[in-house]
Amino acid sequence: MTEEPAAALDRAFFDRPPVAVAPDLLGRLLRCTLPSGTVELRLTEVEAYAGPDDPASHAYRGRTARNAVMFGPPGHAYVYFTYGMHFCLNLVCGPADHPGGVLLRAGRVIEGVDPARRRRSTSRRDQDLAQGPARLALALGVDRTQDGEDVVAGPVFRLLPGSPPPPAQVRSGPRTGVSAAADTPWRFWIDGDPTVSPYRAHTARRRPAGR
DNA sequence: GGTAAGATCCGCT
DNA sequence: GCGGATCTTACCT
Repeated sequence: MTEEPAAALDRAFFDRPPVAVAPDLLGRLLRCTLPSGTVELRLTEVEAYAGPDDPASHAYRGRTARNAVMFGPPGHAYVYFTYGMHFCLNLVCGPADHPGGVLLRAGRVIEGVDPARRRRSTSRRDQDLAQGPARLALALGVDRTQDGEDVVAGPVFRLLPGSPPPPAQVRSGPRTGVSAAADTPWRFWIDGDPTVSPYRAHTARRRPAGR
C-alpha cells in the first residue's frame, strides 16, 4: 500500500502569460521538501510580472545573472534577494521569448507548521507564517539555493491542484510595493482570507542621513 | 569605482 | 503609523 503522490499540475499550466497563470494559482498547493523539513501551503495571494513590456518586472531591463532563470523554461522557481535580508519566490511562466513570472505573496500553511514556525520565530499566529512574500519564502525554507528548481516535478517543489476558490472570491488590485505601473491590477488574492497580506502602496525611501 | 533604490519585515511610538 | 535594518543590483561617471 504505497501512497500515491497526488498528481502535480501539468507543465503546460505555466506555458501561459503571467497574468493568466496568477489568478489560476490561487487555492493551489505548493509543497517544499528540504532537509530542514517539509512545508505545504495553500496559495492565497499572488502578483503577475510580465517581461520587457512591464517596467515593474525584473526582466524589464533584459537578462542578467540575477534574473537569468526568468528567461529560461517555464515551471521553474525564480528566487531573488532583496532589501538586504529577504528572499522572494516566483514561478516562471509564459513562453521563453516572453519572460515573466508570478510572485507568491502569501499562503496558508496546511502541513509542516512546526518547521515553518521554527524558521519564523517571530510569528505568533499560524496565519502569519506565510503572510507576505518574504515570510512565505522563509516559512518554506527557500533561499537562492532553490533558484532555478523545477516546480512541476522537481525534488524540492511540487505544485498540486488543490482547491481553487469560486471565481466570485477572487479579487484583483494594484501590485504592492511597486512604483512603476502602479495602476496595473495584477495582484490577485482570495477575498476574506486571513493569510492575505495587507496592501501597502509603494513608499519612497527616505533620504540617507546627513540631510 | 561610487551611489541610489529596491516585488520587505519588524519593533517602537 | 513610521523609520531602521541590511546588502545586492544596476546605472552613472
